[in-house]
Amino acid sequence: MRILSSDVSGHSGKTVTVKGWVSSRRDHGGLIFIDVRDHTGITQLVIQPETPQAFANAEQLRDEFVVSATGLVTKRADNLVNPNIESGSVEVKVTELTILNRSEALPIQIHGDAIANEDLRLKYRYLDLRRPKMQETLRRRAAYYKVIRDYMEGCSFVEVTTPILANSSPEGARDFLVPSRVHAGKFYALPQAPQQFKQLLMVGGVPRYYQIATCFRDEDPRGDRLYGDFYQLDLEMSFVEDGEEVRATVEPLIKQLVSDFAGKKLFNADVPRIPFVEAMERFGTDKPDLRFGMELVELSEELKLSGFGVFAKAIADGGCVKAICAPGAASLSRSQIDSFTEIAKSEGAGGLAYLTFENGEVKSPIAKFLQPQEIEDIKTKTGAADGDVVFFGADKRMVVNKVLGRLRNEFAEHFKLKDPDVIALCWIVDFPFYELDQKTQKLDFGHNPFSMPKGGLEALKAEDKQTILADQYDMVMNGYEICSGGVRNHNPQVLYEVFNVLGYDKAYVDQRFGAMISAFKYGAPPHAGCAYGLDRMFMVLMGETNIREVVAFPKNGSGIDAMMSSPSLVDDQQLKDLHLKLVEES
RNA sequence: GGGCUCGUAGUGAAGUGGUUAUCACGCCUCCCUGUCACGGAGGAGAUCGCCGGUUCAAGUCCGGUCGGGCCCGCCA
Repeated sequence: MRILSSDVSGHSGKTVTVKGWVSSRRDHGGLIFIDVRDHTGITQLVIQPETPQAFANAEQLRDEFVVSATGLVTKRADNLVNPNIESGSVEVKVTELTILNRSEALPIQIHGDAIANEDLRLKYRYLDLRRPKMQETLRRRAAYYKVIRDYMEGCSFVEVTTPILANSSPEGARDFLVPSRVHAGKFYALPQAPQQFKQLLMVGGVPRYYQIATCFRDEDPRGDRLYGDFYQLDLEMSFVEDGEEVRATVEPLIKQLVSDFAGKKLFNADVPRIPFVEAMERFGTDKPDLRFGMELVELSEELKLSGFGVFAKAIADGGCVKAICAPGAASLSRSQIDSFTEIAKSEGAGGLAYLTFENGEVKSPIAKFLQPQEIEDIKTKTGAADGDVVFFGADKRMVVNKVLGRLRNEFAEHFKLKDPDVIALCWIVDFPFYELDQKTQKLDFGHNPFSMPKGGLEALKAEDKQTILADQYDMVMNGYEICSGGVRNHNPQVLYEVFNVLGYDKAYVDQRFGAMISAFKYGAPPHAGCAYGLDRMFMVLMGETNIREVVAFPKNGSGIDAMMSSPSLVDDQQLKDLHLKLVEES
């Protein structure tokens, strides 16, 4: 009977067959031990000269040979038990050993501490996946999907798959285009998200839709962002006019994933809803990590007349002065502070002013410019204690928030304030509908144009368009944006007006979003939904910081699949069939 | 597109401008009946990513280039 490694110890006294890869061979000359590994663990085989055929085969074995071994499961003597492996109390006395396949010497090591570079691991991913940690990840991911599906089905969501061959969308990320053979000169595009399809499902009378959807974006990757394709839990609910209904529907699933699935501690049982503006002011980012404090503190009022020109000028110019207090940062060396200064500069700061509170004294290059009362105010408002350092940002409000937000994160990293066993969730709500493009200084959509402006048609008449809020919400997990959603704009009149504010006429909207706009003319129910980035959320739940660690076959940072060598050239006939010609770039 | 950073036997690492480039794992040969990442003896394996420069002398310094990683831009 063939059994898995994890079952061997339960078959003591029986004859069994185990199959797997040779993990280790210990040849004592007249006695050979083989560690055979399958996805459940390791079993020790013992091969003795009394079984000459098996012994002869065992002598040939090398790492990663594929074997089938039959023998008697035998209890080990007490002093021979190996507590490091699950089957360590027994071993298999082999009577029959078959070499199912051989292996050349490996290009990367599978067991041991020396894990190869990522590019080699990706090139030989099929070997890398044999490592127990990767095996565990794949299985955990399958379990994760099951929890999600069970929950969604339990909430009466219906899974509908939407087309992979879709249309290029004018807004958003770069598309992957697929040339049409039948229709010369025309192209499909791989969907960046099933956004339009799911909204059309609402019009189509599916009240609760969900899908574990493959999404495609041709944008440069990051540590938390895959190149090419990735997976979303996409969902939409009709007859919903309040985003809170969506948030309340999915929140229990995420909490369940945090506690039951990942076994992590939930930082806040009540997931806070934080308006975008508040998040920017308190944390300097719209994806705050709530596991630690160090919130940004406004000091503009206290320092508007400061003798330190940088502060006074920033405020006089319509900017602000804010600070964060880094607990225990007095221990930072000069060069460490310099490297934080570099980070601040990279985010647009002119420099990084700071006050060190140490041994009852204030030490700082700028202390001589500050009045005792100002220092007292800074201490009070930031709550700085002995041993702390207060860092300042003085500039335009946006720059200050960005700089201090980044520093807050860097300090938390440096002082190890990010508890890996804790997951902090929050919803960011009330995003601005329109934002000023920093480069062109022109008004543009803040997030996506399909969400409902809060207050509807009336709100769009606002004098200052930047005050208009979108009924849009993101969920943030430990500083990562894991979900984005909104109450959709299902009213053609409002949709036209949303674009009209930016100067786009009706024809423009009709041309680009024709299917959706005409569908909305035939009784579209109000609807709302959201989409979770499943790869990224899984990464955070697993405590990883590199998203490729949780994906079986990811592309590298250049969008290359090193294992399959894709993308690759195609032959001329294929191009011809697709009515394509390669052009030399000038 | 931009910034930072890394590139040394199959793998992971060490390597003050100065002898024949070091170590561990892996690989090959031999020995070994209780090991468990077995042990012992021996051996092979590197144009130090590539090109150029400085120097009496370059793995080491400089310039360029290619490749990986992180970040910015980008990701409605």
